[in-house]
Amino acid sequence: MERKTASRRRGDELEQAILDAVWEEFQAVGFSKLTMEGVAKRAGTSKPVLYRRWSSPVDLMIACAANRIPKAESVPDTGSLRGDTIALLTLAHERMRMVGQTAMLSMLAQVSVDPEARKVLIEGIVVNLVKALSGTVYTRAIARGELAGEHLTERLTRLPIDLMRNEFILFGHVSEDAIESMLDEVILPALRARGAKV
Amino acid sequence: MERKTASRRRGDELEQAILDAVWEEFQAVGFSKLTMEGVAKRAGTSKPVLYRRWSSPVDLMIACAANRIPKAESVPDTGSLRGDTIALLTLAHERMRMVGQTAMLSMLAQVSVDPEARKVLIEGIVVNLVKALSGTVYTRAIARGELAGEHLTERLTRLPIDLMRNEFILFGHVSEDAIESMLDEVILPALRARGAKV
DNA sequence: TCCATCAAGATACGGACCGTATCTTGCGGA
DNA sequence: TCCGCAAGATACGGTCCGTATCTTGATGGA
Repeated sequence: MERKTASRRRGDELEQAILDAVWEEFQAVGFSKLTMEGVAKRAGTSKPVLYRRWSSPVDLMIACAANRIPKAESVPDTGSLRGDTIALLTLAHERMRMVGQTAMLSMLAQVSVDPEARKVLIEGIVVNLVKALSGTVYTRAIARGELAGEHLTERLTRLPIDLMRNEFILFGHVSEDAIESMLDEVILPALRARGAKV
Repeated sequence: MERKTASRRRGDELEQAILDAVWEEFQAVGFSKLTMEGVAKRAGTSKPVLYRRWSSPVDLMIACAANRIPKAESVPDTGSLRGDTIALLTLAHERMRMVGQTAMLSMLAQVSVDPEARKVLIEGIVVNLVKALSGTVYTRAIARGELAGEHLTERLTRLPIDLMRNEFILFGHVSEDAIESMLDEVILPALRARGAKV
């Protein structure tokens, strides 16, 4: 409620202001204490305005996350599949840390009882992340001749981010060592078995 | 409150009755509507009795899950590493379905803000599951000569259940095809790279 | 320029559940 | 037999939910 006499916001301007407020509130009080009332207050608006758009704090958080995720981002080209995959895992890790373990789990928990929200989250974020990140890395490796494209399955494409997500969800952090073990003990052997020359 | 005139329960008897009630309530209303009040009512007791032992519905659910998980269970010996691993994944899947996607995610979310509960859940359930199930399978495979024990890392031991958990958490169900792709595209290649003869 | 419309924003409400304090009552041990 | 202790009942203030109602400001069309 900072805007006593300021002008009344509408449409996208309002919506963006609310989603920004969600993020601030999330950073300030954490996900478990993220309430509609708190967000409304911080955004200088009221609950009904929020409820006209989203149906719960988790819904709000999902929209906020979708809003903040960079639309497209690329993994740096390090010259090799191994280097690129490390970069891929590191980037994915950063993305996850931005959201945080608790928020990620809460969003997933919510989504598990709401097929509609599931589409938004899973397809809108998870799948996109995989496509944008893993996609680049593998396309490049195929161009280099390190990888035979026709043997790349969906499972293998998802694998790096799946392993990272699992680790992050369980422990809340992922060490350098963990990344290396995923890479050298699982990902690369699995790729080699499908014809990767690395 | 069915026990109007029945005798007053104490100690372990009471505790077990409460944990049973948690499970019934969970089955009846789902995890998101599992409240202390509801459980107390169903168990024929009252909130303070619950709060003397557990601090929240999630805490209750974690205790209930730990209570219901069979202490030791074994993977059937199918004669081969591949068959055993399928059995392992299937069994892990059944365990997860018993708890359910939502409850599992909610428990993990809770644990992520409570280091004390984390110990109970992660070490008491996750790690035990890995040790009990994967342990058996790998020990057997080593005895058969299919696997070189000294090359087995912690990551590889965890791998099957990690993959299964990730799949279950994302989609809430795991198909036969999914199990096979985990096995043939990831797990077995990773094991072969460490000297498995399969 | 003025007005009709519509959403923003304020306020209030019943309800669910939380977490705790207080009290009584039955059980079990000494 | 009686004492101590925990079970169980009840009540309370508090927070947040989700909605209904009302006022007010912005916008677009005549």
